[in-house]
Amino acid sequence: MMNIFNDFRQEVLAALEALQAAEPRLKGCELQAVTLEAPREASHGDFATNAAMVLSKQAGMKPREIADLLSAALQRDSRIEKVEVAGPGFINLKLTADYWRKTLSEILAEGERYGASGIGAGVRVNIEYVSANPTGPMHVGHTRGAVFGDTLANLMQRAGYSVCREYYINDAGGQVDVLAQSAYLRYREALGEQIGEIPEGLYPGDYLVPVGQQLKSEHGDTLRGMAEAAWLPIVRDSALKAMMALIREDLAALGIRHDEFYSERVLHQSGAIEKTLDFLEAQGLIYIGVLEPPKGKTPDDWEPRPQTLFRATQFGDDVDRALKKSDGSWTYFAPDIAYHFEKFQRGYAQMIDVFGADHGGYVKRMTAAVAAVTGGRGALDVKICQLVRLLRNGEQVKMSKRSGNFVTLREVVDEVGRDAVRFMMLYRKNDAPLDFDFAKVTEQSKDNPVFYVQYAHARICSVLRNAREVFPDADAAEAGGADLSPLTDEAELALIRLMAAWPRMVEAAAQMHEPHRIAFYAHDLASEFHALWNRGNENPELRFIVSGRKDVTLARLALIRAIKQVIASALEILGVEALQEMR
RNA sequence: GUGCCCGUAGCUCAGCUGGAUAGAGCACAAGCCUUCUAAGCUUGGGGUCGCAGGUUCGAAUCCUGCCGGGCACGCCA
Repeated sequence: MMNIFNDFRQEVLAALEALQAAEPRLKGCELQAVTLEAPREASHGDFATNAAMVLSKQAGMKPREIADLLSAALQRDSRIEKVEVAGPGFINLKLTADYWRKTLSEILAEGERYGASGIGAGVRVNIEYVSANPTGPMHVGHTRGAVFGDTLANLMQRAGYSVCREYYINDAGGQVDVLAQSAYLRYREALGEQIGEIPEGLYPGDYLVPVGQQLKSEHGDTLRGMAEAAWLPIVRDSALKAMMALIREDLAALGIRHDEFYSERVLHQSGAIEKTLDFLEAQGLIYIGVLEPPKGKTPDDWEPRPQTLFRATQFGDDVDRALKKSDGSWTYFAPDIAYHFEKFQRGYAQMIDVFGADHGGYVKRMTAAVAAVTGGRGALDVKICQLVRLLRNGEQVKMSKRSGNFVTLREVVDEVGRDAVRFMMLYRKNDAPLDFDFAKVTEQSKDNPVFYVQYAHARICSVLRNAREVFPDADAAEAGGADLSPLTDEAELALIRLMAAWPRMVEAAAQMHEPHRIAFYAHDLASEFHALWNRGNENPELRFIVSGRKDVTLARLALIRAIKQVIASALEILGVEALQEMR
């Protein structure tokens, strides 16, 4: 798996090690901080290393002195055309055009695998996302986290991690009883009763109507005579099953699938919660105590009360956290600790939870719990997805949860399409709020980044089709590996450089858990391609297909084929289709 | 009151886990279509990176304190 940044960094390190043998002052210097990166300014060359500046202090040498030694050594590499020392001590490397052309053929040779990385080393990672309450269809608020989690999973898989995509079903709390009661009402309705207005506190959505009808066809009117304690479990299980089916359909509409659906109810029944708390208890991390009231804003019904607490403060949280409600049942937190403990025992030392913005206050206690339960050997990274603001004609779409009048995920996907939803949800960093404008995301123009990127891919496909007309044997000739020497234009080489950065982009995005970088990269690459295309408008010599010049054409086709491949690769991570044609 | 996140061009936001003269899109101004799909491209103006200190060769990036905005704040999930 190629990654030229790694290759050349190794080159620099090797040169430094050789120098260490010859130059006593460099001996024993830590090389960890030596980096190799692409300078912002193109005139500074292809790569720059900070080695001289970083080592200067340790070695007690002037940066310039180290830089001169190092650049002399690097000069001997035939791939490097020019080495120069600049600024405060940067060593700038310019690679030969030949090397870049060779890089292009390697990119093509790697094909779809290009950009994949082994950096994850097969490490098992568990990513929990969506985990919407199974009380109804998904609404837009869930969309961002769903897309984020799914794309992060794609990304980390591409980077060599062994990923489990997990959904935590909150099927044990009070809201599923409410769900059951709401479904029971629909059941009575199905039996012909007049139920009137759905009472306050129950779920009014008509998605429960089919559940009521199914209960009727399965149970006739037998449930009607039962006491609530008897029918509730039956209705609840049935409704839960229906809601999860609904949610899976919604997820499928977005191209999202999970490997594992983990039931909170099962956690309760298995005794895992007690076991986890025993485990913590044995370490003295659980005690009975009374919490201080929250400062500033005391709840009306506050009264000091002894409760079962977890010593979250020992792991960086602000206060110790309650595990039991006053009625003796578990808080949400207790099973969640057990759940993460269980994930760890399943072999996932790396865990990622994708939460909505309103769960920000939950992060510290959860990471504290993971630290406690894994003895510091497991790590939890919580990614918070900020709110999505829906806009229609520039005006915010108002949603009211109470009336059940919220915009569902399905409505959005049906209106603008899966690709647009997915791309737009990722075209912003997860912790920044996001505006989603219906008009904009369906617009077919460069203002719409989804279309902009897809269009670049489609345009390339179009050129390749046209090329077959002009040179019927183009594919065959190219399959053997086109002669790339006609690629001499600076813009063409710049595109190769950008593609050369792709594997590094994947690695960085995966390690940082930041899938939005892939969307931005795809947009950048598309942009460079469109620019190159347009030069052919002004000067026909610079078109990809030059009818009299087969050699030039084949070389350029190789270039755009590589661009197509990398765009497709990025879109695949994003879960967006790479279109062949957009007419 | 406390914690977390955010503050970068008129607007919406990137900024490669500390690098050189801080970028893109929108908007504004001026250009490019007998086309490989103009669904695109080129050029231009526009900035005390919220403020003040600190860390170091070097800070939009890291630390501290303020200012401003969002979210959360014993038993909901």
